[in-house]
Amino acid sequence: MTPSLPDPALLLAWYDRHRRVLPWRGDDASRPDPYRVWLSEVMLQQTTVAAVGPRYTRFLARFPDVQALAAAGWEEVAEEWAGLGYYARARNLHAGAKALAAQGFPRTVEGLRAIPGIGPYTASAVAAIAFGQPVVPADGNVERVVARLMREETPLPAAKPRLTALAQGFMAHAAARARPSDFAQALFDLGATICTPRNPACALCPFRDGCSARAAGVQAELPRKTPKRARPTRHGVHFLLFDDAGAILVRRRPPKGLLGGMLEIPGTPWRATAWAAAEALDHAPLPGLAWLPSPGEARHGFTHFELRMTLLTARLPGPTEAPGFAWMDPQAARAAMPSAMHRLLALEAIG
DNA sequence: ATCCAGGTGT
DNA sequence: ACACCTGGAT
Repeated sequence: MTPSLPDPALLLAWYDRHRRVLPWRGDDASRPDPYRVWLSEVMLQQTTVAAVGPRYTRFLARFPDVQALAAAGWEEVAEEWAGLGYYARARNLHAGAKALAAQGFPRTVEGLRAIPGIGPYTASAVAAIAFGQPVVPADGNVERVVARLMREETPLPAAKPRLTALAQGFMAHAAARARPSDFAQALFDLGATICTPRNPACALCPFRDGCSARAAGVQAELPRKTPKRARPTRHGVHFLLFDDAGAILVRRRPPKGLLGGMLEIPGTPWRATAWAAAEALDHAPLPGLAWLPSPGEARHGFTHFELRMTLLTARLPGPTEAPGFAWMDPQAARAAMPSAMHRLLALEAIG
């Protein structure tokens, strides 16, 4: 006997009492601004609510609407996104703003789906939250809630299409269709505060009596996931070069791929084997300098490999041309760099 | 120190 | 199927 979804009215009643106050949520019944919903959803794809809060506010202050973001240069957007990770999203956000500024905000899932960086989830989230369309956006939280309610034992990601379709089943109920925006956000709040990955607070859950996983006592084990492969290690040597005025030499990475479009400290390629000193020096930004090693190693975990970096530092006696590179104030450079480079620069403070 | 979550593009 | 980053939990 397959379980059925519980009554969405139970969740909406809970939401009306317990909804979280968040910077991107209006405090009245007015329809949220689509730009703000879109921006918050893209940031929340990769970052916790707590971390997004101040960054969202800062981003919105600098780029208050689609037109402002579309008119900005990539360097400004990169600086504002630095440290948030998954930089393809910043590139897509910028490209998306240009498309939206030209054509306006589509109101449907299909129209939104055509905007760069808007996939199935974000299209549904914006359509439901900003435009009140009767769709249920299925992010990781919603997948977890539905996997438990319906006791879906198939591991993710194989179960994802089924869980997405099951979640949409809530819209068969009139209570959910009456409030798609609130319903979507109610599912997010439930997943974030009650139906958590570990130790779900079932006693407080508005769906506690309709949850198939809880009835079977397996709620903490769902959703199951296929195990991931081990991450290999890669090695790099980086070159921190100061000029006589205290500026440092930086380079912008190629526009696509790992840390695409972001500033970095110049270095060797990142490869599986460690670098011998002489071999690494072939990749120094300028030849013939006296490079001083910092003690220790900076580690940074990417999705599919762990990076171990060492740092060499040198100082130039005067201004020097370095084609393909730029000189920057160290503080400004740091602010515009991804976290991997912060780890690297921390070695110099010690050395 | 180690583990883990999390949407989109290709 | 795999590339893509970071911060929070343990």
